[in-house]
Amino acid sequence: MTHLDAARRMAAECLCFRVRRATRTITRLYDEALRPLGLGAAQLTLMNAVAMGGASGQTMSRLADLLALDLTSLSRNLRPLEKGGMLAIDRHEDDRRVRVVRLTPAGEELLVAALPRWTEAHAKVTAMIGAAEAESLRASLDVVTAARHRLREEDA
Amino acid sequence: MTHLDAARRMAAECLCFRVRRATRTITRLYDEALRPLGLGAAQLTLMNAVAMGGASGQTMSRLADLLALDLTSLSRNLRPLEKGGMLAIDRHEDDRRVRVVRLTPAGEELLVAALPRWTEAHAKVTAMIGAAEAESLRASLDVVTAARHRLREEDA
DNA sequence: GGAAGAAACTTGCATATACAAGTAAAAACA
DNA sequence: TGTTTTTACTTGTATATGCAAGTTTCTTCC
Repeated sequence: MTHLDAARRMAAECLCFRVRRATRTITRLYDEALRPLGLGAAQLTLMNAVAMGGASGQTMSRLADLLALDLTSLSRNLRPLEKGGMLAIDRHEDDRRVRVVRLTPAGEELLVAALPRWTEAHAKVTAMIGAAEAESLRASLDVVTAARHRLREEDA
Repeated sequence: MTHLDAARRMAAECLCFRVRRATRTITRLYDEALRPLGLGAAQLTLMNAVAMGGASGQTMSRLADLLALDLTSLSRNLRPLEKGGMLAIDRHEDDRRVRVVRLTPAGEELLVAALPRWTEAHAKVTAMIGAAEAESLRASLDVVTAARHRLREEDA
């Protein structure tokens, strides 16, 4: 087994490599579309996850789970949006360990303003790989997330 | 159109969100398997791309293209591996703008040592989502990369 | 009710990623 | 041949990501 054999095998099969590469490609398209808003794809995703909590907001743990994001990463990713006035982070009334994240009115406006840009990026990716492939990709990615949750519950 | 409508739509359909989330999930599994080697998934991927250049090495531009990675990101990602003695970066003899990246003997050894760990992580992901889904995911991700290259060539 | 343990985050540190702007070397061209 | 342009990469700055370790607050169990 030479290092070249190892390299060929990994290059041919590695899912981690492929998903990371595709993420860079796709993220760039979204970033580009969102640039006029001064918002990155990761930030829009985060705001969106916050928005899904509605008026009662989301706890950080819940956001981390929704995004499959480490709590420490989440903690820092919130900062730029908080400083930009898009998010408000308060302590929970009943349990002061918990932080509750909500969109501010400015955040709600930005999310609405982002929708056409998001639609544009989504259409670009769909056109790039074809609608059927986009659907197949979406389904496969959701299987990864579902499997992650299943394993989580088995551990617990 | 309220912000909640926008949020629901993006949460239900966004490919960027999904591919980023899946990348985090999958990368964590690979990182975990590779930890005993002191190597991250991104680093293994990078070493592997370098290895594919064989004895003549790879230029940075070529690596950036293979990995769909910005040249500036690549430039910095090489540093830890270079400092760790796994890579050597030299100027090209005929064109002194170009840098040629090669594995050192230590790098070749590490790559061989990484293969069982990589296999383990690959098996874990495959078991998690099923072999058929893994293959479907791999195929979809490759379509993204192929489409990116197609668009590149159309521009040129 | 006080101590031990658990839960929910934050901070320190390191790598990963990319845009804008800078540098150096080769190629094109006047 | 000398200037201009292009190419290949680096640096400055900012966000993204996660592990280890720390802090605060709640819960549990004597």
